[in-house]
Amino acid sequence: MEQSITDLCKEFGLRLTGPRRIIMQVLFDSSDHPDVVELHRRVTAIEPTISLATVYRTVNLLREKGVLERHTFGDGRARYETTPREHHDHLINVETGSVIEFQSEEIERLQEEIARKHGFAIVSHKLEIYVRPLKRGRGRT
Amino acid sequence: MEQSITDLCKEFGLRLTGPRRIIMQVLFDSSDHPDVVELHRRVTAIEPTISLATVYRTVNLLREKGVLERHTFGDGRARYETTPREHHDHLINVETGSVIEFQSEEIERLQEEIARKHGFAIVSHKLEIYVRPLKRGRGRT
DNA sequence: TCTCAGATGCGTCGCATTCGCAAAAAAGGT
DNA sequence: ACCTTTTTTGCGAATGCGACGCATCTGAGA
Repeated sequence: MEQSITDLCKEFGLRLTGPRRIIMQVLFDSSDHPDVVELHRRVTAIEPTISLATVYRTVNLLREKGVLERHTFGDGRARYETTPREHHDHLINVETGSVIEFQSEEIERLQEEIARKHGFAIVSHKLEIYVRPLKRGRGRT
Repeated sequence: MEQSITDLCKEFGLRLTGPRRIIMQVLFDSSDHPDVVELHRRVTAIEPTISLATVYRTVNLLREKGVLERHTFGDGRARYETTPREHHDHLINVETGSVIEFQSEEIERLQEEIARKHGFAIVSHKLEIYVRPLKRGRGRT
């Protein structure tokens, strides 16, 4: 993991600095979809002097390089995850805010088809399904 | 149309005020997906004294009531459309920012299936396909 | 070790949106 | 129409997220 951080920086011509190492470490250790403030919390737990601005700059850099993906899940602020090797979309539990990943070849295929029918090629896409548990204690609207 | 605005206000217990009437008029007359500033432009073309805050308050109110839908299409600001009677999703042309609506029963069905498999019921969902025009050797551009 | 482009921290700025408050205006009863 | 009550409005200030400018610091190659 240390090694891959070193390699990534080398590959993209980025300096392997202290803050950057820690931020990347935190990113790669996170399996959820933290926002920048949460990342900053995790980072400053390790090294308290790292500024929020640096976290912003780092996630932007890594996103440009394709290392991270950014999502927005309705709540206005951006959340990040390391780019998965297989594309997936998200189920968002509206009661807890937790995110579940899923894949559907079929939906992907249909999207392609729709875009093509309209004379377009897909650049990217975003499918978010906001859900609530199926239990009997159904909530109000 | 005047009538339906009156009815809507009555139905939701909202006062039918001057600004509100004009803002709703503009909303119902818009077939695109304007953002709040654009709405304010259209509204103040009719009645220049209406403030931006009132437009914000009105769209929020109407969204809570289910009269409007809000979208975010990546660019940071919210855009609105009157709730369509038939649900549709969006193709966003990344080169022009223009939005095309589409429907796919099939995708809807697959989403239901996925949610159910994970033990959830769908509250809402959002599918945005970011596209660019297909280049072709000849024919229209 | 020296050098210097790249990186950082801090403070500030910008944009979209929300809030607080006093004044204005709508619905309801008389 | 007039008063009363409650909602709405306009204004300006405040928020929140994110980006930026700049002086300072630092990693890594010579």
